[in-house]
Amino acid sequence: MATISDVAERTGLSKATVSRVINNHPYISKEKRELVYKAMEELGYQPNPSARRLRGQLTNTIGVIVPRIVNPFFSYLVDALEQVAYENNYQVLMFQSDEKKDKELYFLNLLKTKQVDGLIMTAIENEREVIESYTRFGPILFCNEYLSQSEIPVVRVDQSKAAYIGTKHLLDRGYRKIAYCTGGLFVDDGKDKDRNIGFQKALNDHQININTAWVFINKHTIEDGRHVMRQIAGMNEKPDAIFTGSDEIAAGVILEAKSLGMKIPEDLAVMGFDDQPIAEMIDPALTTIQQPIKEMGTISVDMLLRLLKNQPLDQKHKELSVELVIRSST
Amino acid sequence: MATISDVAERTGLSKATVSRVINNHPYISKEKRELVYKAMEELGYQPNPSARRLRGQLTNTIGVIVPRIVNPFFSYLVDALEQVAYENNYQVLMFQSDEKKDKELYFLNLLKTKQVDGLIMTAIENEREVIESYTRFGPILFCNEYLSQSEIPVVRVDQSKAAYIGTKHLLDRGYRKIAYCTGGLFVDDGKDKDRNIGFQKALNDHQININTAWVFINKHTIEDGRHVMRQIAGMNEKPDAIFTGSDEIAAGVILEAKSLGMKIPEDLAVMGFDDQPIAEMIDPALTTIQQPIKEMGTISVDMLLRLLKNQPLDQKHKELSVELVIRSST
DNA sequence: TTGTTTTATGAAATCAGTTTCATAACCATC
DNA sequence: GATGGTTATGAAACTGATTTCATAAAACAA
Repeated sequence: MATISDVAERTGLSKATVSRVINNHPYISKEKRELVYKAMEELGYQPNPSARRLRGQLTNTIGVIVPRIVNPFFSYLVDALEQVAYENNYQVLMFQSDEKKDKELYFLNLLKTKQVDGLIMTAIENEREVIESYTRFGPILFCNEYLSQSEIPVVRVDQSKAAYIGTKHLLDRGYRKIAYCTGGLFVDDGKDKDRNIGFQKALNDHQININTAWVFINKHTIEDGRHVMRQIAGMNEKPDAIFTGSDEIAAGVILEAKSLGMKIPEDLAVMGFDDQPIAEMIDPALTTIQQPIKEMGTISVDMLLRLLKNQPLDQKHKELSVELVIRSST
Repeated sequence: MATISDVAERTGLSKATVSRVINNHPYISKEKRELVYKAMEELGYQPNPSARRLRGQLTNTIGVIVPRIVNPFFSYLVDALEQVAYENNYQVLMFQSDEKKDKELYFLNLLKTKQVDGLIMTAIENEREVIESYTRFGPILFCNEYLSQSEIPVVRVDQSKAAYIGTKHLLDRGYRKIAYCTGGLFVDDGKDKDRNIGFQKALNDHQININTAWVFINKHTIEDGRHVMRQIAGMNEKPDAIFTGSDEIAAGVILEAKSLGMKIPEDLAVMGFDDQPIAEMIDPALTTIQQPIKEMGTISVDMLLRLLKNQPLDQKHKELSVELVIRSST
């Protein structure tokens, strides 16, 4: 591997001058500049990122933490983030938290040890204070998930409205006994709380109380959905509709319902969330809430790059809108 | 950020001794060792990876390149790779090639500039010579995709057998007019060629010739599948079965067939590949070929770590077996 | 008691860049 | 002709670790 000294030697210049050429400093004669470019080309020289980082330079890497990449919502989100990052000459270091605090901490330390310039967090496991303590090492951005009391910038969709229009749709169709499925364990903050609020508001509009037996927490996967359906099947008083936290849960509910001989939506209307490819694929096709994933990714990277360049943000809290996609499951 | 000098100062020792403690060198008194640990703890000290890398140390990062992360096969593979890597104290730098040569080159350069210790390539865009020229910067491993003439180690499934048992299954069910769908553009090497061979062999066993009108190349997505189905629908002589390159293509075929009023498998038997979650989800459920993704990931990381530690490999070419999963689409 | 290992530690070099400080030539201004 | 700003470049310091070389004390052998 050629080093900057090799380039300096070949051109008869000093390392300092070569470095200036590389970094586009002013006051370099055109003549020397071209000499350096030529030598770099000939030697196949590429600056060593570790050495640059050591001098406090940027790494041109942003970290993205997701709960699980196999969840299509997040793989599409990472896809979008990576595309935009690449266009801006940034790499993405992807990391799964697996919903574990220690993995998230390991990840946050990448910022501390300057392995990434900034972080995009699409999941939050640790306490607010812990995460905020890392902001002194570099910019952090919440994407999708967030903490309401935090000063950390956020890009997210209006989850409360999303849940509201979803639930309202079920109510408009005449369903009154609505079950509710959420991903959160403790729904005391962030997107799950917002969804809760939207759901409650819609019910309140119709003077309906939530039946706590019909509330399922910490559900994420297809298997979780199947499990929920089995629980419902075993109930004396069954709901006539279910609002789920993701298309995957909804798909699980439908699959299990079918194997139990139930009809969707006649016996149970099912509402998804995300509008993943499976929403169209499953029979009956899922009514669901479409999230602007590509847009979230684009805006998130843009905002983070702004923070990295110390440019001002027009808003610290960017809220995107969602759309109801009506298909056959409701 | 605390540095090694801070730790040295606090303990009254030299940087050299502190470094020795960190790296478990011999000949350190228990007393000093504990002193250093205590100081590191108190200062929240963490070694700066850039500085370590600069001294030629390993980065504890492996790079993984995939064509597209939104393809569930690859998101499951990356998931597996990341899990195993994390258990071994390694991070994963994930990268999408988007099937573009220049993105792949950019990625290969991460190895050259020592940003990753080794690479796992699950897609190959550039010529053999190009990729092999990078092996002098660090170990490269092919996972899933590969080049037959190359010296680069490979972890893959027996694609030829996979296609053979899949096609044989169709033949056993009595289908004789079998269409074929592949991902490759030029099927002249690697996994697509192997599948080809397996497909041909199965047909040869029954003295059937391939109808080239029924061969579709460069197909990957659900949309591609729909497109294929539309093409088939427009044919005078239609196939009675189709062997596809992924469950997604198969799902697209089924969805489009249904919307065209065709019955699966009566009008067209559909064979998937991968056994993704959607295989179970779609109606009719897909007959498909299950790939041992988790195992591929585990073995790949193990092999790469061996290469990194200069340990010998028991085999340079690890081949895993696949299984036929029979459901209702055939 | 002397000589040789073994154990334990530190000073300084090293990795490959960037940045500070110094300097010199050139041009303009008073 | 002295002063001052702009342009252009290099020597050396610096980033934060690891490693080599040197050295001294302790342990062991002759």
